[in-house]
Amino acid sequence: MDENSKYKELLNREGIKSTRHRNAILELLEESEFPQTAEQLFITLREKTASIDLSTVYRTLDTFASKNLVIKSNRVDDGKALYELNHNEHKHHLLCVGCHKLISIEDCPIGDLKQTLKSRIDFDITGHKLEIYGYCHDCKKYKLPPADHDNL
Amino acid sequence: MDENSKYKELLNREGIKSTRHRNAILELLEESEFPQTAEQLFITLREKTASIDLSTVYRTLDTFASKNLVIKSNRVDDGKALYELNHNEHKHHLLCVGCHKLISIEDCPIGDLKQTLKSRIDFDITGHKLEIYGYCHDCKKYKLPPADHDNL
DNA sequence: TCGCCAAATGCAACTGCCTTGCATTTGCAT
DNA sequence: ATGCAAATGCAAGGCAGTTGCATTTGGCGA
Repeated sequence: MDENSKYKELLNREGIKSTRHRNAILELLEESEFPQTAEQLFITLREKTASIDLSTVYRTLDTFASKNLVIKSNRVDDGKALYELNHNEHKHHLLCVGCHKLISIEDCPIGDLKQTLKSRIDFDITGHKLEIYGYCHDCKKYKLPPADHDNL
Repeated sequence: MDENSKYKELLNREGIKSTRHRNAILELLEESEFPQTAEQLFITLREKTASIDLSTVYRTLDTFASKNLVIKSNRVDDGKALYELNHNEHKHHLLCVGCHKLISIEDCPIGDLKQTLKSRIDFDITGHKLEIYGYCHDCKKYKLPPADHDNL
């Protein structure tokens, strides 16, 4: 019990027990560059560590989400739940509709809008989610008609 | 058969038959200010017109989506599918996390980013989706901790 | 106007993602 | 070490959405 206690403090701070599975899930999320589905995490966990039940994965992720350790969202194209570690940083992604690659960007165009909306219609923004679709460098040459999520 | 043929031309143009249900669904979508779930549409259709099966609603909406007559998306908080008429206009919404009210806005902050990304990382944006959360005027006074979808 | 046929629909069963109930196991405070 | 609440496994269940198939219907050609 040494690897396992890697996140012990963190978990104790949130008032929840440090367990083998919770540690493994946190570790996996830390290694993940992008939000993962519960299924993806489940499969990887089964491969690399001892057995775990899918319901445990869901329950653990929900627990983490309720403690704000992870951010839960829903994939825009199929609605599947996605989980990622909450780094308290702000980031958006570009999704290539050709190859489904994700590209992280630091840009965030919401800043100005925040003030505008506050003064114009008295709305306090607390968060937002931006999904950008398009074609990456490699896929531009094969350019197929896009899935048409929205018009620009 | 007069009301029913309201969208006949439109449907024929897309190479699909004009039917009672398809007309009813198009009419309903036209009356809707915001994206609707299939369930919401189904219930309203059952109330106001003759019986229709839920599978027909889904099939019809999918057909319309494949013809680009409607835009299908997934609600960010619960992943349910949402359908709206494709007006070929561009619009975003503010979602109040207090009362779940939607407020339409014309603002779109993506314009500048489009050029930036094209030149900087050779990515061609074809579409995007922006969800903004916060508190509306009425809910600010009761301000509860937000559902925490993202950090701003 | 009639009859035909592919397309559309209703119905019921089914799938996939996720949740829940309950019995068992495990972390951890004492 | 030990006891208890929290965590987990397992199996069943729930809900959104899909599919197979028999029946009905729109619309075209005769």
